[in-house]
Amino acid sequence: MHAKLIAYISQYANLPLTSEEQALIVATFQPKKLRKKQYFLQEGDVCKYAGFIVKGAMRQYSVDDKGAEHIVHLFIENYWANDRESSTMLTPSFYNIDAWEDTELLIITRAEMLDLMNKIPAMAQMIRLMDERNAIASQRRLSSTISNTAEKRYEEFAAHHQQFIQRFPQHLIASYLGITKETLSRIRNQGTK
Amino acid sequence: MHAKLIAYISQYANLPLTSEEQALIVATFQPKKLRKKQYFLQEGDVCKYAGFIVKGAMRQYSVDDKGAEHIVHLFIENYWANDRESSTMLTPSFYNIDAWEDTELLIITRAEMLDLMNKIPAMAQMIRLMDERNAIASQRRLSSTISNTAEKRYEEFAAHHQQFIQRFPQHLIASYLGITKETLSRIRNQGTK
DNA sequence: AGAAACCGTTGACAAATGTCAACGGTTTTT
DNA sequence: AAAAACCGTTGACATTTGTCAACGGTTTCT
Repeated sequence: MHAKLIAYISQYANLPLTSEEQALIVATFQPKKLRKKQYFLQEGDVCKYAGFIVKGAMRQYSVDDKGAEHIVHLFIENYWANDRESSTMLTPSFYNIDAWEDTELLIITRAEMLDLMNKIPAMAQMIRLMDERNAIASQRRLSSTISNTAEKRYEEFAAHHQQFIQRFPQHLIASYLGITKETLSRIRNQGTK
Repeated sequence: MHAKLIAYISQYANLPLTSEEQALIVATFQPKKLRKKQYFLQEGDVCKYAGFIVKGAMRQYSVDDKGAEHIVHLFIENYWANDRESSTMLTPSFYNIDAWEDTELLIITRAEMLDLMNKIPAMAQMIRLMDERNAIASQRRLSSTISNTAEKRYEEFAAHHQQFIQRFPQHLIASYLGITKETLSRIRNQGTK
């Protein structure tokens, strides 16, 4: 089960992992299974674990005053589920993270992660690159959100995130884009005319 | 002129800098002055420098098909002006960065920065924390943008970014929030009734 | 197998936001 | 000192998007 994680790290860091390093990784990351709809993190709790998704799909969302959900992230295989603000500041999270499909994770605490980053250069490098990629993706998403109409946002998203479109229902995609499911439905059924 | 940067690094990293380290920093960061409206980065160019703002105010924005500007970041003293995607991927930038006020910067290339991070632990630590802070801020802004009405977004922004409100004209704030200047004007003049 | 929940769609209408034009009061430039 | 550019505001109107309700076709649960 850890094979996928080890492949991910060594590929990302572009550094091979020694067998000692691999053993340490296997010993540190704990497997965890979540059934569909089960919580990984609930609003108000501190996010203690980051989870590497080996198999499955998850979502991160907030719930507003009126009970409406707002999807802030969607995760599939090879993504990391985590509320960074909560886990680094040790503050209660504003978000929920739950399993959209039955999911297999490898979880790790922040302290363990910092320890591994000290002991395994490839791990530190992988985290750096992941941060980099994340920063870039956030920037793009933000820019698209404030600059484009709903229709363009959807087109951009669909062009770059085909996997998500196939994997999650439309109403989650709509929420991720900051629009309602009805609006997305109308956008899609006009775009093809 | 470098004193402010050195204070920033040591405070951020919570580590003192040796005098050798300070000397290296002074030798590496180049001072640069920009007049109001002068470009730091133009769309289509690769972003070669990151700039620490010692004094002044800047903005980062894209320009759409219709010639409209969309503000993606506002910067003042102690902020870093940089297009991360362009400078790390070495791709032409989608953005412009220019001086809103006469500005004094300390600039550094990416290669120099990587070198300093290797040689000066406090520098590496500062960058890590800055990345952390950035990731958290991006997450919050994104979440607010997709979840809240224009009015709530403005209120949240005003509550946490008083300095920006005082420093930049309303039409830039509006663009930063993803709304038009007219809408922001109306929001402000109803909110107080 | 039957009931329930889920999902995408559509219609009618409401609310939020954008567009365009104009204005007066600044500030900046010449 | 005059001219130009900039800035915030307002009105009238257009467009986009949201809200609510209903429907039929799934899929899921029991």
